[in-house]
Amino acid sequence: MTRSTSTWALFLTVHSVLVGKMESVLKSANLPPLEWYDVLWALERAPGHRLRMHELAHLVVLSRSNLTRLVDRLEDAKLVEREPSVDDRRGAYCVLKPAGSALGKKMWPVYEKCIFELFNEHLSEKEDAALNAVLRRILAAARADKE
Amino acid sequence: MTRSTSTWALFLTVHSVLVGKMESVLKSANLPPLEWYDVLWALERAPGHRLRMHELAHLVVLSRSNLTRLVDRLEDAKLVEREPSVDDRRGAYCVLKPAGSALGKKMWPVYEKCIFELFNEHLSEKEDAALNAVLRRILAAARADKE
DNA sequence: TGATATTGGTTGCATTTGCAACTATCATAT
DNA sequence: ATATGATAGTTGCAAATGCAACCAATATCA
Repeated sequence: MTRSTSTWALFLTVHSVLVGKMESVLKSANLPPLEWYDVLWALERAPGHRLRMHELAHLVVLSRSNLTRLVDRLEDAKLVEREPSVDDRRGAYCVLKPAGSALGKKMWPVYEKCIFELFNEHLSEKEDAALNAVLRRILAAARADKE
Repeated sequence: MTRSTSTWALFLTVHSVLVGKMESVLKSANLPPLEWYDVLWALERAPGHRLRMHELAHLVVLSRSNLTRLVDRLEDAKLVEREPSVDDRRGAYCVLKPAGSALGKKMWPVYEKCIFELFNEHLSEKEDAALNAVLRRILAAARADKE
């Protein structure tokens, strides 16, 4: 709890504070929350702008049931569409609609500005690279560990 | 959105995955969630094992109203107690009870093990120090910015 | 083939959250 | 003193979450 874990505590605090600020910036720009962007962006990158629900859940790190509701909301907002899968009739695809793509593009500059001002601006190139490497390693280990 | 922000994305993912894992370890050890620990630990360190509600809220990075409910639950669980402030009659102290202190001590080894296995173990001394410095800088900047 | 276990996804319910509104006290300044 | 504004904390209500239960559909394997 002395030095050995204080970095973790700091990590948690930085996360809360930064995410909190970003959410409030998005909100005051009349834009939806961060996780909407995550989904839109994941779909934007995906081949055919479509992903199976469980792939999407994994990418945005959300529980299945949570993703179900989130996609419900996105579908209500006409940003995405569910499409039953033909090869596996249990499954469904979540596919990005043009309006969803447009919203993503509208959110991005605002979000990017936040990321820059709150995060990147305070890192040198070297530090960014080092941090990236460390986080990658941590994530890989966590996911290797009986996911 | 290429390399320049991918570290931030990684940061978010690492946070979700690690916190998710830690919560599930705590749960399967029949222990309460992380934020309970945060509060108990903040009070443990505080002079007289007591803090004003708003100080506590700031330390654990929670909105006021959220902290109110969280303290409600902790009080129900007999872990803390509210005590009206004499010098400022609007305010209240949250004070740690022995049972709360005991629970904190019981949670700590479990939590510490998680932190070590998921986080610290994958960092060299140097990297930990560097990360610590970077996070500190980011947090300071975020808090300076019209808190 | 038929029994059993897995996987994909949704749903019900209880808990938690976020926000705005509200009460009460304190601070400041005429 | 009195109005004005800020601060401390709580509460009501709508929305989001976590979890376990649930319904398929698919895999596995005797």
